[in-house]
Amino acid sequence: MKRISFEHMRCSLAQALELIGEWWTLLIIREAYFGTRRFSDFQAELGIARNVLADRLDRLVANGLLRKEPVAPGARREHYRLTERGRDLITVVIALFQWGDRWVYGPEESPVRLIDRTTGEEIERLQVRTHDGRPLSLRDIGLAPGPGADETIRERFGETVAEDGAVRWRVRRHIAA
Amino acid sequence: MKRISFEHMRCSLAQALELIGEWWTLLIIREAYFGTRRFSDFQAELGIARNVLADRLDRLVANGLLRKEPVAPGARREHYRLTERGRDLITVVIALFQWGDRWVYGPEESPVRLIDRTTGEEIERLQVRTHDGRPLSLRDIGLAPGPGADETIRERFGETVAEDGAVRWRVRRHIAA
DNA sequence: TTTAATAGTTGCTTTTAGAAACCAAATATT
DNA sequence: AATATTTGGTTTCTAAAAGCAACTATTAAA
Repeated sequence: MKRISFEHMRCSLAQALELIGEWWTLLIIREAYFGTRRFSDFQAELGIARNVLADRLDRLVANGLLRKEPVAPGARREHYRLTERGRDLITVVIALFQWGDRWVYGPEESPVRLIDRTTGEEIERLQVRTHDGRPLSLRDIGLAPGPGADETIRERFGETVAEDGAVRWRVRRHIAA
Repeated sequence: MKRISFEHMRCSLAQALELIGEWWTLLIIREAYFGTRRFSDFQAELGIARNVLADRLDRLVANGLLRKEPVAPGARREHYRLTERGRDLITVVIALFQWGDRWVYGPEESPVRLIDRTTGEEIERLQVRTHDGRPLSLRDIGLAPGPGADETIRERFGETVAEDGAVRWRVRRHIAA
């Protein structure tokens, strides 16, 4: 299938998906988190076709989520390690993980637990919070145009002008009622 | 392409991706968050091919992330609304959003801001926390087999038996060093 | 009553994923 | 040093998705 790229969309979500939204990509990242580094190990653990794996790894390296480095100092052979950029996907991975855990398996069927290594306790579910750390309910999450908003985006938020002449944007509620 | 399903994998992440990991799906969810409900509006906003949109919407309804309901009480025509299950993807969407915001645009180029509607302040970045709410560093996140672990999973965590005969599992660090 | 909009479907093309076979380089074995 | 094996791919082929445009049936608007 000729597939449309999301690159032209001015949306952080679309950009993220452009880099990690392909089939297999996030499972490769998961596998890297798990400690897998070598081509054959990714292949064997995931059961992915070798040509597809090669393509995904290339792309992840090109996009700076993985980097290739010698398996040992001075060795010829190389393997794949997460970069800072790749490691920062942890919240994405955990968010998906917790969602699947909750809505596909229940708590009694969860195959893997995410724990605090120092206590062994399960970690908390990810929560949306205000800038000062208070949990924020869905209804109170809003959207507003950012500094990089283009015309299309600003159009979706209506412009309003206050009495003092300052430009405001109508805040859109996240989640339609 | 004949595409392998992730359904057989005993992994919450794989299950989540099976339901929302296809091309376009998460952008459709985003659009639904934004308030879009009708077929043509999804199509026009996203620029997705109509047959693909039809397929995705069907699948999302079948999987209980969206539901079809009359556009108005008593009306013939129907549109699509998020279910509880779909709305609970908010952390996934925000995690991806924040990642893209950080690593593709910078703070100065962000097209859309996520805010607390009551104060107008930007929301906090999602953070991994312990069960009692303290922020948890990457290095302290661990994995252990859950109640629904199968043989393959348990194999990846080595089994250890304590003096009292109780079975323990070696905790695996998330993120290889 | 006619027109227009909506919500798809159909058929065709292009691209991607999967499978298997193949191959060169690096490493391990004798 | 010669041989075997493992590793990290590439190539070729097939089948299924995604894109595109044209078409259609139903609902709503004028």
